[in-house]
Amino acid sequence: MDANWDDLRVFLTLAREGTLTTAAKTLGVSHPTVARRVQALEKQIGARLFERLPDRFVPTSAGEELLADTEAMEKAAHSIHRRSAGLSDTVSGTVRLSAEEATAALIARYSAELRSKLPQIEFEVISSHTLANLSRREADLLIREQVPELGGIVARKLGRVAYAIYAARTLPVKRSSQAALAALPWVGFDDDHIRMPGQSWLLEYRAGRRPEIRGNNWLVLHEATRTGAGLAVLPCHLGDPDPMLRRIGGIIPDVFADQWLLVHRDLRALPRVRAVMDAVVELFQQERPLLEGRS
Amino acid sequence: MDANWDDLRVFLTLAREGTLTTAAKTLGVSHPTVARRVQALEKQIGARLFERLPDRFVPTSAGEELLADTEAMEKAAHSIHRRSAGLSDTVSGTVRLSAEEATAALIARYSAELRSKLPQIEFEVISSHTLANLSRREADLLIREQVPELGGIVARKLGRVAYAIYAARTLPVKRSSQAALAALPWVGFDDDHIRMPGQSWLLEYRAGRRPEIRGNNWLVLHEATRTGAGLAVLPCHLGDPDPMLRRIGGIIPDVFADQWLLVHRDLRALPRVRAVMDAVVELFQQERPLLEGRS
DNA sequence: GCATCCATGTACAAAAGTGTACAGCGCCTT
DNA sequence: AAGGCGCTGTACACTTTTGTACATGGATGC
Repeated sequence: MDANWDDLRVFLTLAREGTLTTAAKTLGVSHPTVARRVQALEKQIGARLFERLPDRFVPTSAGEELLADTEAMEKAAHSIHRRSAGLSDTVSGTVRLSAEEATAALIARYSAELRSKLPQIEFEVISSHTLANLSRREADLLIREQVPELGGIVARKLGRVAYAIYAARTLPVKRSSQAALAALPWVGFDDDHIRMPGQSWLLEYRAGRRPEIRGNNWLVLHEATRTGAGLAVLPCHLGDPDPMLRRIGGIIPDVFADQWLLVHRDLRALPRVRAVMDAVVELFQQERPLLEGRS
Repeated sequence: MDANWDDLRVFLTLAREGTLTTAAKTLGVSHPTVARRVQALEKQIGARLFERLPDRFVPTSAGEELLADTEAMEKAAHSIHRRSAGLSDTVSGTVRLSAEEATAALIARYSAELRSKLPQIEFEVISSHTLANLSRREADLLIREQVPELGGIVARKLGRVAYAIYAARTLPVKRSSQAALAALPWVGFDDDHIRMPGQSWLLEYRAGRRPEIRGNNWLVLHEATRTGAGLAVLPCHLGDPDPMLRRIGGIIPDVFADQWLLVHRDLRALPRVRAVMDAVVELFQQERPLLEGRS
């Protein structure tokens, strides 16, 4: 007959902690319970797993031998635990949302408002230039510019983000010709992020000249621009609310980013995921003018 | 809080068996217990893991999702179970002994006698041309011709196996010159097993001519020889007791195989391993004349 | 149609496990 | 030296889990 799997969990904790009292605290049981369950396991296995010293328990060589497999069980149990967090069908729990950096900043700006609407939900915003994987539960919800071809993904259109040229109000920029503007110093993404919105547009605008100040995220670009390092193409929802920035010209018609909310079909029915989806959709409706540069 | 690991074991069995009653039988508990423990797990996880039909349980998609990790836990638990069989410090249990084929046959010949001496022990004889690995618990005991350099291995000398030329009694062989004998048909190992005892000796004896009948184990060689296919170099303990065989000449002084009993130091203290060791040592003492070709 | 078998579900008594409180030992600090 | 702290071990009362017996429903065979 197999050993009680749960007693193996106790064994592993005691081997790690070294004393009954600390292991009991970690496991949330009493210390005699730890002792008894280890004793039951020793009886089941037929070997002594610990030497009992006056002030601690030390694994025997037999005990040492079982550790690796028990740790493998723990690893799998942790995976189950993580997955089960996504299976819970209550309103409470964590919802993890992954979005491109500027959009993540927008969501984060309203996270207090989301939290007051959905107080039982813990909310995690992951900003990333790379695609989180819904199938692998790296995130519960994604906001992306395109709908992936993968089966099982459900998409809702949130709206469109517009972009414009921005400069610090303290930077002396005259409304002049394209050539004159292009000759000024600029702030943009580095070569590795040339595919970010507006960067290929800027390269063409400046006849192939790269921005003088380059960074790898919107925060860097935003900070450099608002402190006068140069001009930059920024999303309107980032530039317009900042009193230190002003637009140079109107929105750029050729530079935009559609926003789609993606969810795995299996998760859509979960109350907490649906609640967050609805709240995000409502937020984007409410902020539509800001997103489109019409505020 | 983590799920009860042992409830995951119940979940896995029910998912496999499909009904409470068969799962209960497999687990050795009552069917209401299976139902209750799965229910407790569902409460812990926060999701329904089974659809309950009138005649069976069917995993939900949530349940399906947890199966792979639970199977990983099972695999690790089985490994623990196998290892624990080697840790048990009682006299009862299985002892696995690995030996070269002819020696394994000798041991097997006396396994009934060993069993009557050690009735609580289950005895496994593994015959193999390759080295079982003591460190990896592929065997508890090894009989080999050499003592490996590895640390942690304890060796006891069992004795020496002698070899001689044998032919079927029905085969007309005269006691004649080496050249005349060499010209007769022979039975031996194939090229892949040239390192087996006596094979290089035979190749030299026949001036480089390979045996006409070739096999890859002693059983083949023994059977072919005793039924008249040709002459063969066989261990004396295999050839002498067979009434259908006779020796051609005496033992071959240059062909022999020392026998060492090897055990990992950690296992030597186990009562059942020690019991089998002692019994094997005694057997080899008792059978020494047969082994050395002096019976 | 009736009897039988097999399934899940339920309730109660019995068995097993757990927590609480205390004892004994060793170590450290005042 | 005395007191405090932390450890393991033990015993008893309490709590939880389990097995047994029964009920209900559905399917199958005669």
